[in-house]
Amino acid sequence: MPELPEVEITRRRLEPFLVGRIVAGVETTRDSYVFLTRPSVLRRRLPGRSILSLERTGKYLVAPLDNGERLLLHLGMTGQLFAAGTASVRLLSSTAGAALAPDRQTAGFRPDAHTHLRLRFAGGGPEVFFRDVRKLGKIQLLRPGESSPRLERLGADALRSRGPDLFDVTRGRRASVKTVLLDQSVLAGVGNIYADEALFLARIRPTRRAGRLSRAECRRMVAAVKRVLRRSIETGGASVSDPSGEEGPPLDERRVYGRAGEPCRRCDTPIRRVVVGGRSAHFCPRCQR
DNA sequence: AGACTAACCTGAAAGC
DNA sequence: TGCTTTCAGGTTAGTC
Repeated sequence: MPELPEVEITRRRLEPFLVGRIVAGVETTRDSYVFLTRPSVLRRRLPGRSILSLERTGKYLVAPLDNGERLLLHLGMTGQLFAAGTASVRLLSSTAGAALAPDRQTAGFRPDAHTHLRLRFAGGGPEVFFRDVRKLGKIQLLRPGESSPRLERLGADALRSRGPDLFDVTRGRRASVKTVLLDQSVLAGVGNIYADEALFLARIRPTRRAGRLSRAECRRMVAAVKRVLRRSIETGGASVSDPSGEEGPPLDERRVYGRAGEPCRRCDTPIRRVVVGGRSAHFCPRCQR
């Protein structure tokens, strides 16, 4: 489940394989839910273009091209982006249980039915693949100057800016604080897992009405979000987000997500799971008020 | 406007 | 054993 840290790690790993390279060949699957731009258009327009940079806003990756177009990518739930040479494979996304598993790094990647985009580059070298089993990810090619409602709707990136004043933003809002954290137009990049983890750090119960948070709680909340996200990037992005806990050292830093019934790491009280805004929310009933 | 729900997608896991 | 149901979640669109 890629959230901001996984997307940022993917960005960093992919950057050297994309930036400065000229697209020589494009393969896609047939048109489907992942394509906001028809695959035939991608196959026609991408070859010949060089990639200027790879940027991230929230959970989106944006690659500006030399003709002013922009390639927009979103990993959705199960999306993976990685580069692969001919002999061995380096998985470059930490999502969906694919990345960091050593046995898979050498498995040799063969594009399958879920591999929706394959980019070859001039001069050879590693190719770049976009794979997404559940097709909740997105691929879009924006024309020069074309705006994207998806991008423009986004609020401040959860890591980069000082962010909105959460206290001001939440006044009068009856929705839960958890719902507001997941609202990408308020703060871009936080998903279900890190929202729960940040709420635990801030000691705020996810069901609390956002409009009732004090100034101090809002400050704590924003600080906790940043801390959780930064920490996850430092440790490789997989330890917190992978519910199986099988990947990425340290083994498991999750405090609450996916730990319903297990003892709180602070006070031993069993972690509870409730549904908030249609999403699962995990919290310690004693530590979080 | 804000809040809630359904829909998109598919594989794993639970239920029968 | 094998079939059916449920669940997971990021995001948008539609409804109230």
